[in-house]
Amino acid sequence: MDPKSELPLALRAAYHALHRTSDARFAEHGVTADQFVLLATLARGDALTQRELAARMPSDPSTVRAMLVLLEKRGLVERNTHPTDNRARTVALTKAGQQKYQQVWKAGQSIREQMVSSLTAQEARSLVKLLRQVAQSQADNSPVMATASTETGN
Amino acid sequence: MDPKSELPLALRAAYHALHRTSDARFAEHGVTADQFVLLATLARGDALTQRELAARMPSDPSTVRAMLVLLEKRGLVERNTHPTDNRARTVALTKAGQQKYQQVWKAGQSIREQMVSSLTAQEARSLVKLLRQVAQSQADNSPVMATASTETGN
DNA sequence: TATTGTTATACTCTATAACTATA
DNA sequence: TATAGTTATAGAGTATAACAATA
Repeated sequence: MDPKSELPLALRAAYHALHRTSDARFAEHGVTADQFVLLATLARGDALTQRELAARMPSDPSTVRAMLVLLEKRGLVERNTHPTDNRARTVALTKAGQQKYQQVWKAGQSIREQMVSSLTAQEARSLVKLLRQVAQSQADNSPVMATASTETGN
Repeated sequence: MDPKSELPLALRAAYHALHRTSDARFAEHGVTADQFVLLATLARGDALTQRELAARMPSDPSTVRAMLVLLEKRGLVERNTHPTDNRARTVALTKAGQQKYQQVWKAGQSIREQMVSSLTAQEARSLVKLLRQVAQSQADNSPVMATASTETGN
């Protein structure tokens, strides 16, 4: 009845449904849905540092590091010294990583098709926009940033 | 640009943002965001079996069982024999579980407020509807149900 | 001093498969 | 035969805190 109460659960249910079908589909390629997101993030922006990668996924730097260790062992990802900042390391897909990414992207094609097939073109565009607004609202909330003007009665 | 490509990542980003702010907010109450979903599911439907609970969350029965073991240890949940089916066990909140649920529900109030504050009332309603369509589309995909009419070129 | 990344550590969630007991 | 739940097991993701090296 009340969108305010239902939105969080609806968001969770939709994401979990996507996550599970993706994991199932990607399993035969040996990558998880989250690993695919990491690969996809690397595929679109090159030579990111680990922190940049974490920020874009989005995820936690130490979580990303754990994932990178796994992917590096399997030769899908490589980490090199940063050209100008010796603290940092750049992360990039290896040749094998690029191939794997394209493979899994194709494997996920029908999942994405199925997803938008339940929507009109306009609904799909609208949904993406609304999801971004929601994500942004949480990002504004998440940092230390005390409860400023967000106090509510009830 | 292309909603079909962006929708999965936008959905993930929005959910993760919500999940992280929720975990952070609920931490002082000693429950995770996922545990809260379980408590909330029990709070609205009484005397569910474990399978019903898993189906509604939604989640995997064995995942739910692991969560129940944790929550039972802490006295928030109790499992009893099913009145008519001796295989099954009914799950319900204890008194302490009900209190905890209400506590955490209140703690999450401002998160939910913040979430809908980024949307008009109509957008919020629309978003819930679209998320359900998306979740449904994945549910149709998820079971064994081979690739029937979902084949696509590209 | 602040920042990047590493290390150590711990816990939750997730899921499969083999199994027991009951329907 | 099918279903509800348990057990054992494994791995992935998540995150915090202390630390080293560099900016």
